[in-house]
Amino acid sequence: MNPIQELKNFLENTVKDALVKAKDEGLINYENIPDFVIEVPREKEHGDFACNVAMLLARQARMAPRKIAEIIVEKMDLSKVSFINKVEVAGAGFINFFLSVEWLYDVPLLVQKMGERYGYNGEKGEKVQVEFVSANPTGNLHMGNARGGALGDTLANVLELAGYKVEREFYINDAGNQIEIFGDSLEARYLQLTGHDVPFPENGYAGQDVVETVKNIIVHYGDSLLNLPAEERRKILVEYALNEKITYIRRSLENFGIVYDVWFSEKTLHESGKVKEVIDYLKEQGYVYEKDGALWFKSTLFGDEKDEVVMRSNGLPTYFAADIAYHKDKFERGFDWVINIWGADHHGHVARMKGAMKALGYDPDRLDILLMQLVRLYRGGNIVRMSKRTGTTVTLDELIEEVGKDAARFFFVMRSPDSHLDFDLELAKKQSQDNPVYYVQYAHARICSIFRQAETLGIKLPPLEEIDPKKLKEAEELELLRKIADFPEEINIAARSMAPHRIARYVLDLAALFHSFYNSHRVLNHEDKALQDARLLLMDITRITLKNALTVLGVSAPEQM
RNA sequence: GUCCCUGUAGCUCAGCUGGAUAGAGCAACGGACUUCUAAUCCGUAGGUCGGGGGUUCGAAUCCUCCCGGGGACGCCA
Repeated sequence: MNPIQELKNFLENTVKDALVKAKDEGLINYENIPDFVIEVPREKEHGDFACNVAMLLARQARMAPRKIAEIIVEKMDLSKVSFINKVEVAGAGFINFFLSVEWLYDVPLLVQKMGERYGYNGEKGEKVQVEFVSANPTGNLHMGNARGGALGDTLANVLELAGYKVEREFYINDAGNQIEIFGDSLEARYLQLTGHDVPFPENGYAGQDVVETVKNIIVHYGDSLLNLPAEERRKILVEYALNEKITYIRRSLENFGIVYDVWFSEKTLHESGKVKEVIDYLKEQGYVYEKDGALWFKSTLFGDEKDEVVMRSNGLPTYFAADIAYHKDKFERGFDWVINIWGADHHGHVARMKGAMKALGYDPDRLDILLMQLVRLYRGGNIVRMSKRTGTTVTLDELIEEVGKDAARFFFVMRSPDSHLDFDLELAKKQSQDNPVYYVQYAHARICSIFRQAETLGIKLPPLEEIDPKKLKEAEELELLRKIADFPEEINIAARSMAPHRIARYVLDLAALFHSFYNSHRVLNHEDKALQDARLLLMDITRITLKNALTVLGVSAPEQM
């Protein structure tokens, strides 16, 4: 399922066997084999794969690296395989492997057999949860949420292909202080819109969207809520508004190609007593102490800069307390790996969250928090503040409207989460024709066009067993095959390092190789029918791989442009 | 002040756990369409990898100090 990894594994074992043999014969002296790599060299002259073990072993073995490399090469048993053309020692002591192109001719079979599953690495047997966006349900989705959504969903797709069992989760912050403020704002708007002269709370949600929500409430309830006790009225207002907001958020994210498995309510953690439970537990374990009437978690025990309040002096738990209970719940649900995507402004919470997990007896390494740097929004060179309260923010819906889902998702995922992202809407619109996403989609559409053209000529892609892939000998053809073969391993690396942007890079590279091939060789109308068939096959597996990679990114693969 | 991210070609950014001669797109310049979509391709030019020191056989990558940019430091979430 992953040809590159199979080759790497084979070469790694071959080198290890040679080392053991050399030791047995007293040629190289060492205690244990260091962690070496089989990697793809940058320079083609250095072969298809290179191994650095000789340099790493030099000190331990007290031998020159090149000498070690030569002994390894001599002791390597390659009699069972035919695809290795040459092995040489080069540079400081690299062992370079030169492969014949034979192995590439097995790639089409694999891709065709797996079809839309090509890229899948096989069941890893581990459950992973990705929690992302988790925007406050008191407002619209902004650019930061959009970036988090694109990143989280793509990462989840990558993990799935890498072989994990993945669940996507949205944590609904439907409790706490912000909900109180939200309630105050709704109350004020309701009273105002029913003809009462009341002031709007100073730090309330002043956005137009809150007004709209209250108008809907009035359509629904009229002014009947005025007769209710304030407490009860407030409850109805908040419940209605949250429901409306969450429905809206869910729909926006679906328009962005994101569908969650679980929507987890913070409120349920309070209602079920789980928040109190976890605080009590930490207290029993001596991780919580009282100071100034509040309860503090000793996060400094776990490398944090300062302790953190879990229970305020007014007796209410903090967001952090709920978050501890939430993450405990995640692990209790049996996830082997828990990934959160947070904005960089939350970086201060990482240490204490991991500390809390340790205090609860969970391995903090099973919790990964992927921090993404914030998005700054520009319009025509002027910065747009992303304040939820003023209502001047550009929403996810507006973004999709302006630049399109495909371009938006590709744009956000193209960059490493670590990079600060300046997003100028004017520029994005102006450059939408040059956007790299079109370059990739165009490659896919072009291939589809070849097949449409073939059909009108009465040409069909024959079954695989009637095609001889060895007809593919041109450099552009072989490079394309090689790139296609890389896809599963790219998925693997992207999953392991939580780097979904690698897939954006990959698909750009793949498209470039296709365009390059397309411009120098013809597929159809070739006098050599066997070559035409082989090229049709190459086009077919290129199309499959392009589409699979685009699907991972949440970008569509149009058949026509 | 402490902590996180960041500084690579004119601009926007890649560079997998340290590997051999640092890459791509845009912009610039010069070429390629009677032939499967020119939203494409080919070529040229463009670099003290912010700076100093260190570790290493080997550093854009790791450590340290300094300089610049962004962000966080609340009994908010």
